[in-house]
Amino acid sequence: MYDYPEEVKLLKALTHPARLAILEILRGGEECVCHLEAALGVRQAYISQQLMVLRDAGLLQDRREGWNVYYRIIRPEIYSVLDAVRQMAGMPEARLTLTPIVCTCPNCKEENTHQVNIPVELLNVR
Amino acid sequence: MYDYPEEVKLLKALTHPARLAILEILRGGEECVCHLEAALGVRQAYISQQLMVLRDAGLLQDRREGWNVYYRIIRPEIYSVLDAVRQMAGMPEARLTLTPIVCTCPNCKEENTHQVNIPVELLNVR
DNA sequence: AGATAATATTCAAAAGGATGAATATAATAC
DNA sequence: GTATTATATTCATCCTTTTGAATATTATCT
Repeated sequence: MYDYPEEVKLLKALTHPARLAILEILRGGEECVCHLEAALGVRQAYISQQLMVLRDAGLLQDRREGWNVYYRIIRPEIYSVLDAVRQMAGMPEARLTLTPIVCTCPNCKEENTHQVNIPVELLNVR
Repeated sequence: MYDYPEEVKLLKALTHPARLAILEILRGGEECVCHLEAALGVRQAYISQQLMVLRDAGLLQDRREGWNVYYRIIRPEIYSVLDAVRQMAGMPEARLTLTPIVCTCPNCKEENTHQVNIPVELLNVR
């Protein structure tokens, strides 16, 4: 019996809630780890662990810039898989929070330069 | 963090070599368990175990006819997932043995009525 | 250099999935 | 009824994955 090594390896990397969530966030382009941390609300080390799995599966690549490390998708075809899965799972609407996430990375700081009146805690909620 | 319960459930059902092989065989339409057994060359009980997983995931339905139980796909959308996965995994060619599989079910017996000169053992080989 | 910020890795315990072996069920034939 | 054929289920063991906790690394700032 042929044992589909590549397919299984790929599916294994996908079969995990936090990893699915990370991939969904990265649809919008590269993000730093602290951004993922803010968006998912889980420990940083945990996110790094899941990023490692996705990196080892050849789906992500990282890029260091000063203190921050930015991750991005290098196999965009992954989204045809995820779209097909989402289609089957029902609920085809985007379920990502569209709430602007703010973390400490330079990108976020810059984006929010003109919103200093909004308390940071409120930006992460809901 | 949203935990993608449906997506993970579906992906879990797929992430297994024997189950992928079964789904590939069932692309061609419903088959009895003994057919899958002949095609995959593994124990019957093992196949039943994997069929149970696919059934519990809502992908398959069975139909009894005398001694034999025939399984068929009831969520054909699964193949858009599998096609996308196969695409990413490379090797887009069909890798199924196109060798005619012969088992003891009525379907197979009928198909081979006029081939009595060919020893059955040879039909399963290669 | 030391302090701090962001991220990564290692390790161990717990949970979950895979598999073989044995046995159970269901339908048919005699 | 018993025997036989096809398929299903249960159980125990092994193996892998998940997760938390602690620690390490890398870069920047002073």
